[in-house]
Amino acid sequence: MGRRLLVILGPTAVGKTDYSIEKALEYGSPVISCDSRQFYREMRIGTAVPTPEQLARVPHHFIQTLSVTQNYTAGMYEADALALIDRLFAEGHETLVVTGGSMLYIDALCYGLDDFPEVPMMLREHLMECLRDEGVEVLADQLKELDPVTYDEIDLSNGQRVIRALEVCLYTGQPFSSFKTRSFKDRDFEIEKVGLQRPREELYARIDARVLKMMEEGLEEEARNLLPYRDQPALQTVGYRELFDYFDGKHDLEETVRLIQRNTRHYAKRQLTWWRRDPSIRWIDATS
RNA sequence: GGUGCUAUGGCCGAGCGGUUAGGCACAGGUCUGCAAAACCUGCUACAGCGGUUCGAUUCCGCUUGGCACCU
Repeated sequence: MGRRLLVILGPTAVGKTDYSIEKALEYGSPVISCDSRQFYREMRIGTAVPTPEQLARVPHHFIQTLSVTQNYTAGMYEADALALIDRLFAEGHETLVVTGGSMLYIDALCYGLDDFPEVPMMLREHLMECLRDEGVEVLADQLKELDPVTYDEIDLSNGQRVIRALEVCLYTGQPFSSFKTRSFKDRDFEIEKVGLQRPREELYARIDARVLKMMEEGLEEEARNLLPYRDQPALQTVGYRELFDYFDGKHDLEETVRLIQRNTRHYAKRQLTWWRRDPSIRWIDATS
């Protein structure tokens, strides 16, 4: 018997939730979510978490399990998801349904991340200060010293990337690049990826409509309650950031909604760009 | 019918006799622990036709469209 992971992916608002529930029912599987923002229980409306009715139809994992105050990463997800999957297979499931739109998290689960040592938060914070005070160039120069390979590879104007590489170099005393094996990890199950697709125009129309719906459901209130946590990584999320700006008086509500819609469209586009290079995805029309 | 103003890329919007305004929107891309993040690239237009000029999007004329006012 072949153990199989059915990974349902697709851009935001394409219709993954309903489709994945149908598939889960078909295979008697729970839905294993792979959505880096639906983890957080305080972010219900803005992340389009499945409704109570949907959640009642099939058990879901990794939905609303964390608080925005908690730190969570793709690496932790890889470990947690694999542990769960192993357990479920051991219980006798043959096909498990995974669904979500978080590209890096999906890849972490399917292909695995290399084993980087955990770097203390303090170090990263220090580097972020340097970035802010002195600019990327200074950090990039430092990286050139410690890890010329990575220096040549990454986008040096991307501060986040430079910091990531640098923090590993500084903490371990070894080049960041030395940890990268570039090899896929073996998984003891088959992986089948299905991508849900819609015409771009239709997808964008759905996004625009969903943002309006979120506003009706009280996204503004939800965001207001999270204002104290606005600096948390979890809150660096489309919908919340624009509302935080609105609370700051940066623009009016109409403009805020427009920006949320636009930034959500941008996000969807980035998702599509990411998956375009993955030949293992079988794309199907979400409208059918 | 007359007079005046105006006409810039998908949209908004500066500008000048001789390198690309800019913004928005859109498109393409990068990606190994903040990833709904962060970052990169593309999108050269000046209504049409003449004229002046070494050279016109920028000056002049006419035509066409828009706006305003007048009779």
